[in-house]
Amino acid sequence: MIPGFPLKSFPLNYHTIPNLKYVLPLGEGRYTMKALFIHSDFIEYEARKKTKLAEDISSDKMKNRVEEVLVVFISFEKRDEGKEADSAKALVANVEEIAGKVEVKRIVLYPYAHLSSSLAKASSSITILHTAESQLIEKGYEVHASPFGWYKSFNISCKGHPLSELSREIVAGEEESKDSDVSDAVKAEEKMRSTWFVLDVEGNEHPLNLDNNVVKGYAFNDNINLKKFCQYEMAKSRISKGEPPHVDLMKRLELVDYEPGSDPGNFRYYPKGKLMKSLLERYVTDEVKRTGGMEIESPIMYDYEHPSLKSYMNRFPARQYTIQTPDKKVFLRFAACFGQFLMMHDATVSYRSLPVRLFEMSRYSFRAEQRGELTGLRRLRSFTMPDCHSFCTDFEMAKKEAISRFDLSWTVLQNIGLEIPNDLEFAIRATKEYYDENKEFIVGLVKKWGKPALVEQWNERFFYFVFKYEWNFVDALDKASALNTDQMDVENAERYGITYTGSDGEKHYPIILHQSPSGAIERLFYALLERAHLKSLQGIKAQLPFWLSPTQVRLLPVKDEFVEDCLALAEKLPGRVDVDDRDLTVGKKIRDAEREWVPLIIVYGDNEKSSGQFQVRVRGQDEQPMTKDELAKVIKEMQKDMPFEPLPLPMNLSKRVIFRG
RNA sequence: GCCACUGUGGCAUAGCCUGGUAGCGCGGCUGAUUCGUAAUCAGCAGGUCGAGGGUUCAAAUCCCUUCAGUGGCUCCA
Repeated sequence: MIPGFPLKSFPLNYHTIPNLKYVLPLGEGRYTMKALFIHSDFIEYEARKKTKLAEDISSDKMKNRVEEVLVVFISFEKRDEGKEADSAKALVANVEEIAGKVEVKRIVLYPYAHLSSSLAKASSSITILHTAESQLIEKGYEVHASPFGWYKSFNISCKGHPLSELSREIVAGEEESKDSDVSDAVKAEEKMRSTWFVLDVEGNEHPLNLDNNVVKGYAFNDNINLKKFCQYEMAKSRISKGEPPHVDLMKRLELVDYEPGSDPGNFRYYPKGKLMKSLLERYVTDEVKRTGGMEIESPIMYDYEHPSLKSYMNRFPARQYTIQTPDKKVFLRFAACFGQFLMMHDATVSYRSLPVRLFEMSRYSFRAEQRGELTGLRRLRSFTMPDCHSFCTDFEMAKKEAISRFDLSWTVLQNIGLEIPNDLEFAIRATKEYYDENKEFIVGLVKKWGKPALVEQWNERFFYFVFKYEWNFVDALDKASALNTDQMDVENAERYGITYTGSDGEKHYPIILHQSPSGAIERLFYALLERAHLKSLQGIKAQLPFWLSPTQVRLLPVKDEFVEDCLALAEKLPGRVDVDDRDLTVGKKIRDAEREWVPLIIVYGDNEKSSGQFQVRVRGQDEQPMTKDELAKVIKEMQKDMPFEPLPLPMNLSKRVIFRG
């Protein structure tokens, strides 16, 4: 046992220790060494006895004590042999990075064979050690290398703060040996240039530029939201206006809430919120299936070491939840692509079956978004994403698919309660090459949309797609969030080995469309609530679509003696009907029902009982007289043929739990 | 992840600057009230002041750490 050395393993947590790119899963044929970094109050060591491999050292280096120091225990591995220069360089880079973080200028390099079971030759190791030593000295560090190949005694004190203990596998020759698509992606990103313009319905392009951080180049006039959207996308300028209104609404209406007992960005749904979520999920699922989507289900976690996934992950690292299973380290899916692609990889597909449309309501998908990016329901770490992939023979088929999915989204979002296209702004992003070759198609989409769109054109392809579009909701704080989106993927068929057999008998890679017809379900809550808030600013009563309202009809008995009648009536009426049987004045009951945005409110007393006529408060309209049958008819009309679920709470208000004050 | 701000009964908040017994409203419970279209009256209960540590005779209050939320930056496959 090592004196003063804690006996424990050194697990790495990708989320608490950022940017540990060197510990991402390593492929075969990489050159690594193992290193253990300890930020110490002091270390003292003394060489006691030579081994066969011992280097000759002067007597003054036999014994040493160093304080306020970063100690690097290191073992060089077989795989480092022949890569001495690169290994030393990689070691220096790691030491510098960690020394910078813990703010020390004093380093002890401590050769420590026990970290590895496949050690490099002594000569090779000594070369790396002293090359790194002299490089660090050149960079201005005070460096002590403990004697190589000696039995040594040592005492060390570890500071114990989060970064004081780190272990790493260090990759030598990093730049050269990284997967080529990683460096391609990085290079492409550096070279990526965006050109922005507004494309109007006649197909005219209006180039945009930033003048003093204000978007210029198009007369926006009535298109206030398009202007805000362009400003948001191009200038990234944001003015603080406080907390987004939907956050207060989601709590006050007892729909959704933060869950401090989980990880940030993971929410709880109260019965009313869960009802709405179920209805939305069901509706989107039904519509996709109605238009030929085949619903499937796939796992939520995936193996880092799976060949297809590995190359994808290397391209987009470090935004996943990582989980240790009993056997391996896996990541949680951040989209349903993985499951669907792996399924299609194994499928036998003829061109005759294309387009193939797979669909999954991925509950959940996970993204470990940065803390500062999480806001209410707009951006989460776990979310429910309707994810459709269409596998197409070629670009022509992909375009036709994109158009039919465009129409589907229109219907879906309209029925969910948004006004299309007025509530949303259209963004199109494409490579210049794709745009130029498919301008007719793109202008056709804008014509269908009926309003001008923002276009972002890339000088070359950076992402896996050549074309995508989004419908963006602009909220009360002038922030934009994408709902429906569709992407034309030219890269992943090859990566995942997805092929179909063409009429020529040969294997071909399909073009893959990625679409979410509605955007994340949570984001629909956000859009509906923000929209209601925006309407209320214009003097229009905030409300939810009838089919999503947790309570659709509320009966208010004037006295206790009418409660029985109301309960009986509630059972007979269609829709979600409840009864406010609490011992309160009518005024108070009305007020509470209005604050809950109940669409139909009915006071029930002697008059109603004797006449059979109800005075119905229709939200957003005047009171209307109706008979019971007329009321039932109105409820059915308002419900249309949207999905229905019964009341998720006791019918008597007096029996309900209050989840929030 | 970085910077700033915030955290007090279920909810919403006063007190914090300038340390000295934690206050109000809503909601809940009990009782009265049986009421006609946006808050009926009275009483009662409920708080280790987000958590942990420190300074002090004494901490909701000052300091440090941490968790959570919001805003900004970065980010958004």
